[in-house]
Amino acid sequence: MAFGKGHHLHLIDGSAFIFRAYHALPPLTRKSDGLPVGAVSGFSNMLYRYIEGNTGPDAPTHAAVIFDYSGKSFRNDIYPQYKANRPPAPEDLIPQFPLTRDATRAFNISCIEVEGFEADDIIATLSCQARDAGARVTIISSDKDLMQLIGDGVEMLDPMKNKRIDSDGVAEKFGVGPQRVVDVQALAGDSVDNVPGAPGIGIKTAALLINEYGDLDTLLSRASEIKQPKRRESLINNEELIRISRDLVKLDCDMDLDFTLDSLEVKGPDADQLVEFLAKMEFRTMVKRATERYGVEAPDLPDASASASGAAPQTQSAVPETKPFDLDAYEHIRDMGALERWIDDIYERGYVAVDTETMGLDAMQVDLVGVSMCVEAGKACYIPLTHKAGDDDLFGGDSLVEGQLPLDLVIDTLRPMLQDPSIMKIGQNMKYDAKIFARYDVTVAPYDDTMLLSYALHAGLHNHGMDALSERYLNHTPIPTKELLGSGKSMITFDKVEIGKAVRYAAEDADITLRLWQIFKPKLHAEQVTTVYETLERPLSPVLTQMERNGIKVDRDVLSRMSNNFAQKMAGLEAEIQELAGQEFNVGSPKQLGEILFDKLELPGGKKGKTGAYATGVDILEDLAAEGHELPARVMDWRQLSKLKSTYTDALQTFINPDTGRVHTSYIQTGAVTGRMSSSDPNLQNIPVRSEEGRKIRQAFVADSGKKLISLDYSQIELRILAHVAKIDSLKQAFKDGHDIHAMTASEMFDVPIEGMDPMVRRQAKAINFGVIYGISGFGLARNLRIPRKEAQGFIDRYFERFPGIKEYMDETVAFAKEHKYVETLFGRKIHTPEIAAKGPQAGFAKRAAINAPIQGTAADIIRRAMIRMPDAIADLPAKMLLQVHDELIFEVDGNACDAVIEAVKDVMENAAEPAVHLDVPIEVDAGIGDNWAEAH
DNA sequence: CCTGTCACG
DNA sequence: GACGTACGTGACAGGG
Repeated sequence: MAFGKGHHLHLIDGSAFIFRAYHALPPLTRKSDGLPVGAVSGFSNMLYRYIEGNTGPDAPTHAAVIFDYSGKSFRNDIYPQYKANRPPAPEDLIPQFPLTRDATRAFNISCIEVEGFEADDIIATLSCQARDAGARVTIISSDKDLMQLIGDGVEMLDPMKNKRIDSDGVAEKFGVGPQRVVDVQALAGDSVDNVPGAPGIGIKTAALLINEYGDLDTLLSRASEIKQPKRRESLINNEELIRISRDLVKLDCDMDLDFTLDSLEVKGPDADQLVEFLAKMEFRTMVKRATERYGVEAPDLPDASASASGAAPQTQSAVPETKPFDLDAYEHIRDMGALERWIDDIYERGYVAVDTETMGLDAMQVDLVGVSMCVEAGKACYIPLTHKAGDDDLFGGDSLVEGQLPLDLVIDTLRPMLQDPSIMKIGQNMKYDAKIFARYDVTVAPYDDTMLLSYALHAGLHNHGMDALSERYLNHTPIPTKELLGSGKSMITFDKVEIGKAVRYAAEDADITLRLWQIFKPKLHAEQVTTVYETLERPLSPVLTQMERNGIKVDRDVLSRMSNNFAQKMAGLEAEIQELAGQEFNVGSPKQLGEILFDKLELPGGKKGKTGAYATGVDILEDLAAEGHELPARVMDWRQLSKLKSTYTDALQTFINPDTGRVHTSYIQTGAVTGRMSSSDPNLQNIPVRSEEGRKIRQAFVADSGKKLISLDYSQIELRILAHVAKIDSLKQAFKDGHDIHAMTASEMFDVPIEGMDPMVRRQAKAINFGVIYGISGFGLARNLRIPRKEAQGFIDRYFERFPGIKEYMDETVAFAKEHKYVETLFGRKIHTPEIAAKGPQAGFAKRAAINAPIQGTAADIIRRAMIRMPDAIADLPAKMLLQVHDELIFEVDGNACDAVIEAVKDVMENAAEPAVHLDVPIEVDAGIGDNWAEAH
């Protein structure tokens, strides 16, 4: 029978249940692995009681639990600040959200969430549909926003007070009937959801006004008739805001849903499924209750009495590293039967550690040699695929070794598992493996990465390479790569490794990875960095994978012409320099140069470093050149050209991928402790721009034919963050007014008007502004500005006098670091500062690093958030994201779509901090378009 | 493999 | 009173 008259639909507000469960219960964790499950437990309990309590004639025939989809809803498009002052969900609640969905399904109740919509809208749509079909509806929630739906057979049930609410109940609460609830809410606003409303008007006044004028539109059109001046002004001055508020509180009854009300029919729990879920969560009481109630067999649960009865605690899963490594126990997979058994096992467990072995380190070029997997500590395997004998046959190719499955067959067999959303893949630096697999048409997802886990947990404490992590956390030294492949000229590729050795090495890596995961994953909650890992690290990795695969086109001819040009100029300079020196020597050797300058020519200022060599850095050469010495000036010219040639125009050519004609850098997500990334092979984050000569190198980075490069960069983002975190009103105001921030600083400090300011004065203020971000010192500023140290210190003193908040911020940050041994960004990223308590010169370093890290790190977090949202934002546009340079993103775009892309990207970048963090300063992004990077920047 | 130098934000 | 200092990176050449 189709849904309609005589049916009774229950719509349960799931999110309300979760938060109530979370706050009502003490923090509870799953015994076996420490996963927080308190809210899941409370939620499950509520569902259990709900089901048990709903028997008899009034029982629902149809039911659904509705959840909020995480992230923004369409309301944020209407009003960006909507719900902006909501604090983020508690750290230990976040991992429980998906589990509450699992719980709902385990109870065999429909579980509904829709991206871009709030639970309230889904409830509204379903309740309208059911009402129109002639059925009864009960909304189980205590959220007053849902009261507008009441009437015509729709009621609410407040689960807290167990009280039914009908039209009379609504009138009691809002002073108007359900049809006018939206009008009252639009006027009164809501501080919890950040709905603005009309200032000075609350629910009581709003109801009074609506009752007098009939509805909101009439009220607004006749606002001038209101006698009380305050009310009248508030309504007239905020008409637009009130209308926006109405759009915000009005629920959407016309959503397109891809299921029918029929599908929500109540079927009653499937006992086996329910008990299995409860057992997995280790909810002993509920398992007992459910098994007894439904008469099914209880599954095995980890022994709970062990620690309670005083016996030795079980260490098996809590401390997996205590299980010794046995390299000979690893399995060599040589037939399909074994492979199928492994895949079955993986499906049963729901996760697997994976590692690839390849011909080299360039993931865009090298071929796969084998794959290793691990499902529990000590249980690992290796699937060799293309190991070769090294016995050149007549055709110059090596023959495949025995005991290997065909590569295509293995890939096709693994692909469904590697792509299965229900199987968690675990890797160490999985971006590399994902890139390898991508070349075989496998999109690995979802995945956890032990390197990223360690980074979220331990930034500042140590590096996150697998060997180091294994030593530190597993007390185990892995087989060194050198031992397997050798090094230097005689190094072999992995396909030449004898299979027996390869099994031990490769499977060991997967084993280590799995064990690290078992330690790190639960540690996220303990260290309060789950959100950092889940929102800033894990989702970024696939984005980087795609960017690296995109690559950027580089014009070899442009580079090679520049190289020749540089070579000629350098030869000329070299001759000139040796003429001046009166002898031949290697200009590129700082040691030889120092001897020429200070021993032979006896120039002043020779200082020897700890190695006994003269220092010949650019600052020293500059001093000498300033005194009129020709040779050091020419050496400076030579060095600039040498740098440009060797590092850029020569080296970049070798990175052009022969298959794609493009350069594919590799981003190291864990590259900088602050949260910044680094780029390598080649480093595309340090392509010259400051000097005229060097900037030309950017002309070699070009758009493909018919396309353009566009570059968007954050304008002074670190200074804006400083203004926000240090709460400097004058700086904030200057940014809001769009003033020249360095000129404003100069004006404050030196009491000079901004109009007609001496550029030198502005330059000094700019240097101070940057110095502040770096944890300023008189010496550093003096060196940068080339002024006496006393004078620099005077500037700093004056600066702190004018901006006392900055000094306060710096002192507070250092104090925080000393107390906690870490500092954190606005998004909760922790940067550990173990050196902060040190005595001696390191102390100064640590202090400045601690001051800088939250600022640099917050900026890094913001652009990460933008990058994570970018694939969705440009999904329907002909654009590809290619590069990130700390505060800049570079895209390649079809020529006619540049404006549309800029608009979309700008929007994402400028709002990237929201809704997690709302800055008191505007974030601004500048954009440029060109056929090459020099033009676009 | 380490150091000095220099390219970037 | 002396000492040594801007923050964060990666690549290259020279030299042991």
